[in-house]
Amino acid sequence: MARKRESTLVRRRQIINAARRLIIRHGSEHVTVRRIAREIGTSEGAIYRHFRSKRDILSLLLEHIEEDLIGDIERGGTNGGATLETLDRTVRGHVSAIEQRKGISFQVIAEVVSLGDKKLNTKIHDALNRYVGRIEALLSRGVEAGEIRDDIDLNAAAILFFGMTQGLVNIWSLGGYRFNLEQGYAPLWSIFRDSVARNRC
Amino acid sequence: MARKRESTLVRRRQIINAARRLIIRHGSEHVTVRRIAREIGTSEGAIYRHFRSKRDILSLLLEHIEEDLIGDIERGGTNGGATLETLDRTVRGHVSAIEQRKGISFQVIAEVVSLGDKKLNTKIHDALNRYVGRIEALLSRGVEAGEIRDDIDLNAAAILFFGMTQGLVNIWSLGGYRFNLEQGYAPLWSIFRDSVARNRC
DNA sequence: AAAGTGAGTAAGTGATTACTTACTTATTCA
DNA sequence: TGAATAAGTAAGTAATCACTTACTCACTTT
Repeated sequence: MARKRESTLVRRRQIINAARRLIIRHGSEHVTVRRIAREIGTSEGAIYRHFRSKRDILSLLLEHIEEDLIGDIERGGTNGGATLETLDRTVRGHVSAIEQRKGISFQVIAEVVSLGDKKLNTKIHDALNRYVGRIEALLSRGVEAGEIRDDIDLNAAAILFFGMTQGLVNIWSLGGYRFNLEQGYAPLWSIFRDSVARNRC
Repeated sequence: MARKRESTLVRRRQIINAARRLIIRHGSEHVTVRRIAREIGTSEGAIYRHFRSKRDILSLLLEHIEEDLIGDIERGGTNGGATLETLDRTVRGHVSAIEQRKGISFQVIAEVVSLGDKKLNTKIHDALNRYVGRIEALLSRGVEAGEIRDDIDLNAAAILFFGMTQGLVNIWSLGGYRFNLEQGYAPLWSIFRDSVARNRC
């Protein structure tokens, strides 16, 4: 007997959110179509009413995660100039959002990479480049505001920022989320902040 | 008909090297016992003469990778004091070794994490902490030599270094190794170096 | 020379995978 | 009202997974 119908859009969201939760809980190797179906209380076949393949599910999930990451950064940044203080605030908000999501974004990226699917890999590569690009743009506004050094390679600084964040989140999640991410992040951020800030001498 | 016999030690090394290669080529999801056997031209059952389980294979592989990473750092560091110049040289050697290994170390770590095996996860966590600890020790010698700031959180700096390296390697491998890692690393390193160096003002 | 052993093989095991098929039900709308 | 359709189900499919079994061979030891 068929249950009450659910709209396609809602279902698609439920499905990728289930995939997201499963990746966090068990790692990508354990994300199966059957488990996704169980997670939202439906059958395997029903999943295929909403997605053509498992790859399509992960592909949409990646898009949502990119929106999350970039959304964090855009939210904090006032469209005007970026002083070091607004940069501080943006990054704090970003890390806090990552902590609330339990590092989901970076984990999912790592997990999806491990599937070895070429199309998904280039999709991640592009998304990562856009993310780094946004950070670079943020720093660039800081340069215009005169609060960030203009003799620094902004792309390198943005990649450094990305790596710093991803690295700490990795250690944090590997260790079972046992320390407070924001607190653990503070000393890293202060080193980074000092290295790009203009008024150092 | 049984082939000519191979010694256990040699076989174990062949097996983990095959696993390493397969992870690089296809991602961890595609590392199967059958594929490992094919890779070294033997049968699936033969693998189980040398390892009790697939997990044991990956576990030994992780040990070798930790040796690689820490070996890089120990090699460069003269047992005496560490000036910024010796630090430069050590890091350059480290990155060059990573490049020659095609980023294998960081990739394998990410892939094995994605398996979601708890025992392997804590093993990686411990190995990563030891690696970061070695970097911290290296920086600490720089402080003693008076070339690195003594008002800096060395653990944070070490984690920052790890994240920076891992992040760039990830982007590098996701993009299909299309740029020169050492060259891409230089501007990141110069930002990091400046931020921990003493003579900044 | 006989017995033992370590490394190998081929052919399984049941479990699980992504995905399909044939069919049913609930809702919408002409 | 009744046909069309979107969303669901149960039960399949062939392929693949880690791992096992029964057996063979080459070599060493006694």
